[in-house]
Amino acid sequence: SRSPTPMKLRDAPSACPSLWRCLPCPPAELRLDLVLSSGQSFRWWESSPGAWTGVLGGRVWTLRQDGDRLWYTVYGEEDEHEEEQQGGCPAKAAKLDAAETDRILRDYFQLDVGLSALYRAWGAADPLFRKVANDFPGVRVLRQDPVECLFSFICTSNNHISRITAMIERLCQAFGRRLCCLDSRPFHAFPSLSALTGADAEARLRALGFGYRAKFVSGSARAIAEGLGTEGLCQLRTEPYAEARRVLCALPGVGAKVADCVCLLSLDKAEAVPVDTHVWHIAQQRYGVALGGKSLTPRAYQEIGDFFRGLWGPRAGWAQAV
DNA sequence: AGTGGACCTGACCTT
DNA sequence: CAACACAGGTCCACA
Repeated sequence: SRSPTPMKLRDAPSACPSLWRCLPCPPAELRLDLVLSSGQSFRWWESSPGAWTGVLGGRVWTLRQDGDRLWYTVYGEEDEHEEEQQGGCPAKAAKLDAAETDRILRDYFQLDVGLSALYRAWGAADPLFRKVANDFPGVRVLRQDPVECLFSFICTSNNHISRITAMIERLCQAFGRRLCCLDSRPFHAFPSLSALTGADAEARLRALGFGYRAKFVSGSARAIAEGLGTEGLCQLRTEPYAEARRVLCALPGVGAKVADCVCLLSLDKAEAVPVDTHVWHIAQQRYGVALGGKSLTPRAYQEIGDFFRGLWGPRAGWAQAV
């Protein structure tokens, strides 16, 4: 096949407006910079000031916010399925149509959930929230792919953001389908479950610097592949929070905190409150949650979650993200 | 049941 | 400058 002209990163609609589309979206409803850099997803990168490039739904996107509009552009595949002529119009097959990309983005950012009303309710119930909310408007929970979310958060245990990001980048590069090159930088999809079930997966992950998490990632991939499957994992979206949590916690490397992250960020469990060491300290110092232990015991974990659910209500996880 | 250690790694901050 | 503690936890082995 012919060698395609190298694609370039796009940073703003002005240069080539026909490649961009936009959705109505005021800053009070979404602050792209806060949401994409807050550690919910590790796959977005500020490619130029105000422009965020990343992989979503098997495509590479650049997003930019300008006033009340959310602008986006989607990059084509490296090989736009040149051989694939069966099944009708090639142009249609090669390119997602506008309605579809709009839908993907609206779904990912859950734009049908009105954030300003939620902020008002949380603020009314909690003066401390009001204070923080002032400086951090437009922070909402992403609706991520369950497989990506699960394996990403397995990598977060006892780890820090900079290393997590680098690990996941290497994971995608080594196990994920290559999508395209932008400014000669390759972009890869997040690996499918089956890509992680190989016999040598653990060793390869070790070589990529995953440490003891290599066993967790490959072990969880195996367990899901032999159990509920990718479909079953996704179907946890329709199960109750407690059930989803129970299933996730049975996987190696998945404890209460990681399970809650996956529940909140990919399985539609808005009441899930992931309690990390930071949240634990906040709960004690700022909210005076009285808990005996010097460490975050399972009981303390449960009580802190219950406390915030009591304070903020059924979307406590969303409030926590702020 | 509930608690203390070990666990991979490496950018970053104190000694 | 090198050692070090530390970082968005989890698992396992013992009271």
